[in-house]
Amino acid sequence: MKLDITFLHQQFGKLFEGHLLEELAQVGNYMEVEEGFVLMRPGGYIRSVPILLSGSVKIMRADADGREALLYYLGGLDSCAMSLTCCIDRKQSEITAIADEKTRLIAIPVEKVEEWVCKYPSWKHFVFMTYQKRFEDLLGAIDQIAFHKLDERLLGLLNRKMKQCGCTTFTITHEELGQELATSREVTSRLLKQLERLGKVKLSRNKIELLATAIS
Amino acid sequence: MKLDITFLHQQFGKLFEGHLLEELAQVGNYMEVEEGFVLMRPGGYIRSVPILLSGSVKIMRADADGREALLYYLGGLDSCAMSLTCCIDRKQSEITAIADEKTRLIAIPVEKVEEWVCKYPSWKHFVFMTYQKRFEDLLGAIDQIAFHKLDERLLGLLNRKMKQCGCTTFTITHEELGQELATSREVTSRLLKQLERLGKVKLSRNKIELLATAIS
DNA sequence: GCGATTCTGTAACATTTGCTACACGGGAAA
DNA sequence: TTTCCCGTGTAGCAAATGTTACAGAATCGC
Repeated sequence: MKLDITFLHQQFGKLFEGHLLEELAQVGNYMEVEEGFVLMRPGGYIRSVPILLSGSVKIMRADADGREALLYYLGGLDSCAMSLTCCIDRKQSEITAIADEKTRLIAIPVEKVEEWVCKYPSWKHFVFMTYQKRFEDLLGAIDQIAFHKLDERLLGLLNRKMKQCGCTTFTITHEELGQELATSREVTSRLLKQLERLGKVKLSRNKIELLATAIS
Repeated sequence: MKLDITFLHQQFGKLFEGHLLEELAQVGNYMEVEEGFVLMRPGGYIRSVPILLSGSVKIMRADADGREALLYYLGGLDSCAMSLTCCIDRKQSEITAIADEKTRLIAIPVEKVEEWVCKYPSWKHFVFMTYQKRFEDLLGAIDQIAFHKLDERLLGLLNRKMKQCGCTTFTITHEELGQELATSREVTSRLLKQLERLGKVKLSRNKIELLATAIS
């Protein structure tokens, strides 16, 4: 699909200036990916920087043994700073990026990112803002992992999911949740059951409902 | 002390172009701080971005209850991305920065950082490199906390300290080490004793020596 | 329907980490 | 010297998390 300038204006009108939108239309590559689509794997080379139009993408960190931990979500008009940092010397990715739902995005060739920083003040601002947000996200992830127990982290994770998707019911397995928390399925099940007994969630197969008492 | 252009050329000759060095000399503020000096506290406003000339600075994250965790060290000609991100809208610091030894640095007013990005390609490159390095550091911190047990993290921390200061003996208390690992003094003592029994370290009051078998 | 697969629940136990309490020793201060 | 504070060692128990093992329930493919 070719990028339409009117469409871009709807999306980015307030964020980006006109000339930048024109260039975006020229070089940007519109994509739609389904839930579960793997946008990036550790070791993969980064050729383009994504800007999300809708949907959400979860960014995970994997260790050598295949264990994983959720770092943060991308949503709204977010971009990924990890890919920004890779623009300089075409480094390999150190993270995994997976679409958490059906997601629409624009992919921008890496060489444009640096070029536009000086050409368009609005782009420079966008890049700096992106870095700042991602740093905050990473610090938040560290806070969770370093300072909170698993049950709190689990509740926190469900709350973040709620904010991300705007709904209180998630289609997800305990296994998957365990991965995002970097723990085992059994531990996750145990804690979820505990939360259910406390009236904070309602469990069924492939589904978790966050109840009002658990929302913060 | 006034900044001397010859001095700057010695330090940054290969990194920065001539005109940038001149501006650096004009607006940069040379500082020397002793070990333990607190460069930044959470909530503090960031008015300048530091570039280290020598020494090292440790960057810590504190939670609401006063617990802390080490994020990473600055050394060499490093700068702090946390302060870079704050340039846009004068945000408050979210981290603590403490000189880990006697440290010399140049403080650059935040308003110059963004201005120079477009003016000097070498500065743009420096800023992007800084972001990239700090991201890697934060990811490393997350790896440690999320995927490793305390004994491994302790050994890892001692190894990093060794690389940072270039020596194998550290003047540090168990209490302080515990803080950096976000755990208690007792646990740290226990693990250190365990490492001593394994012949990996040698302990004495206020002092820890990392033995050859523990260096990785 | 029926077997296979996936997801969940749970017990039992091991390991890791946190916390409390106290003893000891070195060295600084009086 | 004596006193006192700080840093360390360590026991003992509590809590949190990891691991193994297995059973039953839901769903899918045939």
